[in-house]
Amino acid sequence: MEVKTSKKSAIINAASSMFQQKGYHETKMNEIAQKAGIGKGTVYEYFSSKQELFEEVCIIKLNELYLSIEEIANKKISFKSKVIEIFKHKFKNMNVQKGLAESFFAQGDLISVRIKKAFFENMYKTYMKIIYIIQEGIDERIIKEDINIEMMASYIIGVSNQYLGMKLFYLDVKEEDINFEKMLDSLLEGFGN
Amino acid sequence: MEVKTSKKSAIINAASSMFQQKGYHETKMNEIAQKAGIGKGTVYEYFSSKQELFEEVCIIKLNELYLSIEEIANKKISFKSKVIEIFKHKFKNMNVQKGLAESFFAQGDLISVRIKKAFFENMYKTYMKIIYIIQEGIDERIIKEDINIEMMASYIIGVSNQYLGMKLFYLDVKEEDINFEKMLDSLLEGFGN
Amino acid sequence: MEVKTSKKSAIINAASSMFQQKGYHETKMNEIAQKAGIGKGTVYEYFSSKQELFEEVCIIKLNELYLSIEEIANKKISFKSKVIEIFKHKFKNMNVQKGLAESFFAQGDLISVRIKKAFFENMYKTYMKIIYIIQEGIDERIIKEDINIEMMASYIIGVSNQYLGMKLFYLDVKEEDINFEKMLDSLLEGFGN
Amino acid sequence: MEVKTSKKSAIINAASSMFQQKGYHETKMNEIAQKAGIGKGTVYEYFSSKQELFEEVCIIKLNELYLSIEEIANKKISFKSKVIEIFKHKFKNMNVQKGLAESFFAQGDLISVRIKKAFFENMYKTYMKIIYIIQEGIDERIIKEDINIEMMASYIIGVSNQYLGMKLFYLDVKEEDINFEKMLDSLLEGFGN
DNA sequence: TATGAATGAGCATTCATTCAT
DNA sequence: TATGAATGAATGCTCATTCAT
Repeated sequence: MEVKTSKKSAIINAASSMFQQKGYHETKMNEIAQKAGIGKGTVYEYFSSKQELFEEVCIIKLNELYLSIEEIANKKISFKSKVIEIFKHKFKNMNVQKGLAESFFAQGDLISVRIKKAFFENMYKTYMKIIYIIQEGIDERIIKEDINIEMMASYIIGVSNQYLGMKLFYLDVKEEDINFEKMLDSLLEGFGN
Repeated sequence: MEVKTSKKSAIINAASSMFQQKGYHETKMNEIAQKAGIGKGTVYEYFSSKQELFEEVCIIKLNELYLSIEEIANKKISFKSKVIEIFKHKFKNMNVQKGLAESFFAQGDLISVRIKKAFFENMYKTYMKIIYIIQEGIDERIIKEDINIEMMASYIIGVSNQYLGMKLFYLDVKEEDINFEKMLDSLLEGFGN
Repeated sequence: MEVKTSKKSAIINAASSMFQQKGYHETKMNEIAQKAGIGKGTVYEYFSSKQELFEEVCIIKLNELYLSIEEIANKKISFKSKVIEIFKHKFKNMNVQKGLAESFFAQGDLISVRIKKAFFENMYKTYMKIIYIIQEGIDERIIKEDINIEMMASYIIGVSNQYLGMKLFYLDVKEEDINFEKMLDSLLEGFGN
Repeated sequence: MEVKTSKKSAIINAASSMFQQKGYHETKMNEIAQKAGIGKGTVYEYFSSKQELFEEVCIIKLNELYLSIEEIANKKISFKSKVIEIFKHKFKNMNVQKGLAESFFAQGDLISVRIKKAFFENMYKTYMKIIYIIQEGIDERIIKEDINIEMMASYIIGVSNQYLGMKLFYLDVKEEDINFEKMLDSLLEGFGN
């Protein structure tokens, strides 16, 4: 059984990496097979079509992203540490997100109802976890009680995407050169006088 | 000459709209020509390839997005009004951005050096304009003097992408139901105690 | 317009000949294209799929077969001459029939409702014409009045298929060596004492 | 040895039934194995290829058809009863014949020399038996002495194929509603005045 | 300049066959 | 002997691009 499992995950890993690198359309089934070290036909033993393989990969990656956030939420650490960990996680997984983003932004038939649902659910569950973390921040008296929590959750995700994305993709900055604490503090203290 | 110009822009409009709707690969040259009301061969009189047409469209759209921001920056209105206008503009143009995003996130040969450069330049120029606006905010004593301006610029873009994107794509909220002022105030006052 | 027409009929001719020679599955789309002297893609300008091309060919051939029978029925010649002409026509077109037979006998999805209907209609119309000819035979007092006309029509077709098919496919006999008159006389006089 | 024999015949039965139902190309080795209740690889222990299995099945079916005719020929019954039994047998086995017909009419590489030979031999042997029956008819003074026996044999087969095929495939008539005696009588008495 | 008929490279997918177990 | 996972040759079909008119 290990053999079968390992072959399926070899395909998923290969596909995941290729889709991320080149997107859905530019990735060819035999490239995936080659990368997985198997024959082209074998891919179809495990996935009925390119589309299905793609969906599987998306759903797995989305779930992995969520699970990391959940894990952070469950840690026995302070509110600020959790948000900083989220920032760091976002930075580390920027490329995965980027790969997923293409399919999310693709508006053709590419993005099936099934994937749309997965995106939505992932987004929802992730928001819930971040809201939970913010609640803890309120309990810790770090966060004001009367804020719009949904908005703050959105801001945490938004600034990490934009600020960290810019750092990574345009400025090619390394993790150790980013001041994650300052990122959060700015959100807490605000920019206004 | 007017004829030529109008035919070229008919192609660009058609292509722009199709690429936005269905993405690069799902849009067929055929469809573009039809939508532009011309023959398939004629497209090639104006653009040497699908890729080139796509790049042209991206560059034009990116520039349009920038010009809107520039226009807002040049208005004789307060700092807060400018940021709120930026938010509104982002909300209105979310679909254009979404269309562009697919190509930005696509990492294959699809995104040529030329587009990458255009993305980068647009991002840079837009940042500069927003930084300029923030400077005005500092002058108006709305914004603290010692903030990281680049970070704040990034946050303005990031929160609008995330928060407004969520409102539009997931919650299907209308413009009049969004409290843009509150969005900015949260950024100014911060969420912390 | 002649050009277009001639290209479509070139495809039909090529396809017809190939399907007849090798059957549906053994005939490849690019063989058809090659035989028609055109590119593979061009076939798809005229027919949306192999299946559609096949159906078109079947329907055309079925109709041609019927039209020949109709033509014979309309001639100003005697009953016996008409039946003999039918025999001769059957003999000459044995290969066309044979080609069609494969698809008729194929019981998979190959034979669409559309073709089934065409087969049925052709069969029906052909029977009607033969019954009309037999009626003339009755008027000419060649045929008994009280026979089962439907049965006789069936016999005319059946004996030509079997007897002539045997002559052609197994014994490789030429047309001039077949006694068509005797064929009909046997049917008229009967084999019994 | 019984085990082996039973497995081989399970394959043949499954294959026979599938080929008849869906034709050669639409029948997958997979399906045959499944229907036979064995593994896909096992089929290849008994038959070296799909083509060989198909040929085997054809030959067996052809032989079965012949044996039934032979059995009828050997019965101690009258000429007329024998011919009527042949008609009935043909009617009952129309579907088997139809299945075989597809491969007979297919003219590609599908129909190997080996099958062609089998078809020919079957046809020849069947004709011989029918001729033998007709001889008995002559002896019984039911049939004229000077007829073309080969032609009459051909007619018996031809009318049963056509008339009974029409009854079965187009009109969906049941056996009890067919007047087999009248069929023969028409052949004996003739349709002419 | 404008066209669209013609093209064929390119790709997803199927399935008969093999072979390690 | 029996198996079914693995394979890749083979094929229908698409669509960007060309070019004769």
